[in-house]
Amino acid sequence: MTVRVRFAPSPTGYLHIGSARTALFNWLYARKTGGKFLLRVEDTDLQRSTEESTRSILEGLAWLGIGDYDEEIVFQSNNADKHRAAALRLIEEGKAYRDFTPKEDRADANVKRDIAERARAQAATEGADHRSNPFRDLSLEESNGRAQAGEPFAVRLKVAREGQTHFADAVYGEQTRDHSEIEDLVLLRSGDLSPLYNLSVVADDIEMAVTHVIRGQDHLTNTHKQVLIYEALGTPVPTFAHLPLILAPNKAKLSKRKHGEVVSLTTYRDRGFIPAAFRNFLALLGWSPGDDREVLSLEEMISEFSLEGIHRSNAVFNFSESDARQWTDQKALWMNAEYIRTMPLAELTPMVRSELESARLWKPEYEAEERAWFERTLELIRQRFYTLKDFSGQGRAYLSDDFEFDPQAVAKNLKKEPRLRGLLPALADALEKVEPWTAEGVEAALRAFADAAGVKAGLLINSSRTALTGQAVGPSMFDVFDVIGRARSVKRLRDATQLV
RNA sequence: GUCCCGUUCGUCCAGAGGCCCAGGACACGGCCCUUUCAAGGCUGAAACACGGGUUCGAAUCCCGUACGGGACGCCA
Repeated sequence: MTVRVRFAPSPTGYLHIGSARTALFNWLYARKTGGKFLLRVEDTDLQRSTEESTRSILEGLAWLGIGDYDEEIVFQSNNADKHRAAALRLIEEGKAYRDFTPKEDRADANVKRDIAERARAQAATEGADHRSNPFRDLSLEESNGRAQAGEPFAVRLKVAREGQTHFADAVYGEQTRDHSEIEDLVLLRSGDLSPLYNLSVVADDIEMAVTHVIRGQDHLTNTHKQVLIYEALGTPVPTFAHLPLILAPNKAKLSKRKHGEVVSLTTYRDRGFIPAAFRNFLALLGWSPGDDREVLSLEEMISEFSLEGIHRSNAVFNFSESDARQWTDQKALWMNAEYIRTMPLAELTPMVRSELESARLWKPEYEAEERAWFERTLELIRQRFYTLKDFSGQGRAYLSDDFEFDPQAVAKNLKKEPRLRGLLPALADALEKVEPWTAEGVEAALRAFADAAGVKAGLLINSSRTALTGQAVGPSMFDVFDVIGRARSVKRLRDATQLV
């Protein structure tokens, strides 16, 4: 039997990194097993679902490199009629019943608290059970009659009084739940008879012939309800594999409302992440290949991936809301830097190009006559960059004459030594005559100049760095001279005199 | 409240009875390299939640406690 998995987001906002990880694990499992990776948009909540959100989710998947789903996208809202028909059929079969209890409106804001309170209250009531609905045992004739008379009703699944449901979770193991713990869940809303989540998921998974349901652990206990629906529908249940949750540093569920943009996948794209790096980081949250490897290629991830390698304990996504340098998990940042400095330059270049384009630093020559120079420059500067943004930020002085001087660098490397006012132009004169203009040639000339002037080479090296790049830190200075070139180097040395 | 799940360095992971006085990575400290900052090399500090069992032997198995998380909706 070929494996068929699906990623089923509800389009009510951007793609959450937890959802992105769920998608990734589904994708990896499909690719690993030679199965199909399907996509289903769960847009049954018409109030909150937007096309914009659907688009952003698709973009996010594509960005991560897992947008190659194998069949047409299924929009759950298109299947509402089928889901309704299935529920109505269950009434005929005596597996579900009409509940004529008037609908009670719930304020969305405090639902979670209300539910807990209601559960407490019910537990306190003597002899109360989930099977006490007065309409549960109404005869089919009477039920049909009242429905035909136009009385509004919801449809509930008739859960057996005795017994329990079982399923073997591929991650969490054997799961058992007493029927007494499960209420007669609503399948169809009263009024418009629109299908509810649990019914829709099961019906669609059946229709899409999904064999493995891989999703967040927040669905673990509700899975029993779904198992009951599968049984009522007379269909074998798929394999379930629940994933541990990704928590915020305070161990609460990572949420959009409380934690902001750090949970949005698009943030990482917008802040200069390499898709492969972020994907690599995400894969290691809740899963590991079983050894000490940290950097894994996509091929390695696919070949090593297994449901057995998934953990049971939640992972904390570590970041700080008060420290800008730790705006996201440090390991994600490190992973990104690792990719930036080690990935094939040919793969990095297009990403740098689009970053430079949006910063108006890109020149067509970089792909034509200046291509060799451009690549040499990227090779040099990428060694200490963390995100793509650094190419237009710290990398600016290499690509444009319009760059800023870091005041601290100026204070430390230029203002401290008044003699530089004379030394810098003199060094510029000396360098003007260097042949050939290479890192070695410049180094020899600069050291000779320092000796002759009776100053340490370090003084000239550090002041040159600031004069040429505006910064106090950077690559080996002789490589910087090389890449910035004779004309610009000489000019910047002379111009820097004003800053001394 | 009820049910379910979990608990190895600050964080992410390795560990499936002796290889572990617990290993790797990020972050942090030191040293080396060095013109700076990184990278790299070496190195330091840093954890098996607690209590009982089982066993010749437990981070690993069992029980309990504590703590954390999740679910319980005519949301998805």
